[in-house]
Amino acid sequence: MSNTRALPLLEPEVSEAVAPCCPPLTERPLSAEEAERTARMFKALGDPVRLRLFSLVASHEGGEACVCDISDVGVSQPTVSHHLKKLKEAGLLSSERRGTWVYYRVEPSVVAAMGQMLGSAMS
Amino acid sequence: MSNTRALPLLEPEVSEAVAPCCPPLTERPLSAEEAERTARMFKALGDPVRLRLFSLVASHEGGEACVCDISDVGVSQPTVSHHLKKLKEAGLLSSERRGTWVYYRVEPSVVAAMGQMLGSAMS
DNA sequence: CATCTATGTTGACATACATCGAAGCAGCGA
DNA sequence: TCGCTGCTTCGATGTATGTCAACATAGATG
Repeated sequence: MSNTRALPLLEPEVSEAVAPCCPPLTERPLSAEEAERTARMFKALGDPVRLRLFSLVASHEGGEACVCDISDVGVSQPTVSHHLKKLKEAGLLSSERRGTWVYYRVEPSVVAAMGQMLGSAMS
Repeated sequence: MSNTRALPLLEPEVSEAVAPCCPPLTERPLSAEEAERTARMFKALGDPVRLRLFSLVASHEGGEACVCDISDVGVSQPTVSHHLKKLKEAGLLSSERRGTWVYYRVEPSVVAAMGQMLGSAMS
């Protein structure tokens, strides 16, 4: 139902997600659209495997990690690739191919935006 | 999949959700168990309806809201109840019956913990 | 060009989840 | 006591999602 005829899922990495997404959750009720957009980011971290992948990249040296560094999250390689794609689509990670390997890195502004929505949530 | 060699942890279900769950995501890779537990909280906010419900409660006067205050999120009332239950199970909300109405309120420590996992890299 | 390694994509499948209507409970008031 | 209102639970259903094996693609290397 509702909407999303031409949902621009094509290139979210450009800017969209980084932008001033939403106010703190305690400030005012989110609109349907705000919730839709924000939920996509939280949902990306709502899977144990993705959460491990994300923290693996985030905590890796230089804030980036090669896929080859990831091999012990308990799922097959295609599944890893699938989850990394999801994290990228959510705007939380960006990827870059350097020769043979592909490196993923955290998108700090997006993570910070999520933190802001939660961080001042104690009134 | 089985590791769990003599982890000296207490019963997880008793007080699990509120406790200092995990370090910032940038500090070190999360373990499987940490990820499992944390993902449950993020997943709870990974649905647009739940996100609206949560921000509605969080932004409501006094940090709590009656279910009767919620009627315009676009889903039926049983569905609202279902989502509130999910949020409660994730430890993000608590509920209390006062006479005819049931009031939901934000659990600040849990939300703060989530914020710390994301936002400790910035002020 | 042939081939090997590193990632990504596709198709299939089982499970989880969001949603609704209907029924069940709990207070309140007549 | 009866009925009314607010909220939760139940059963059913369609859709989304996580997972894997098999295949496809991109660079490097011989």
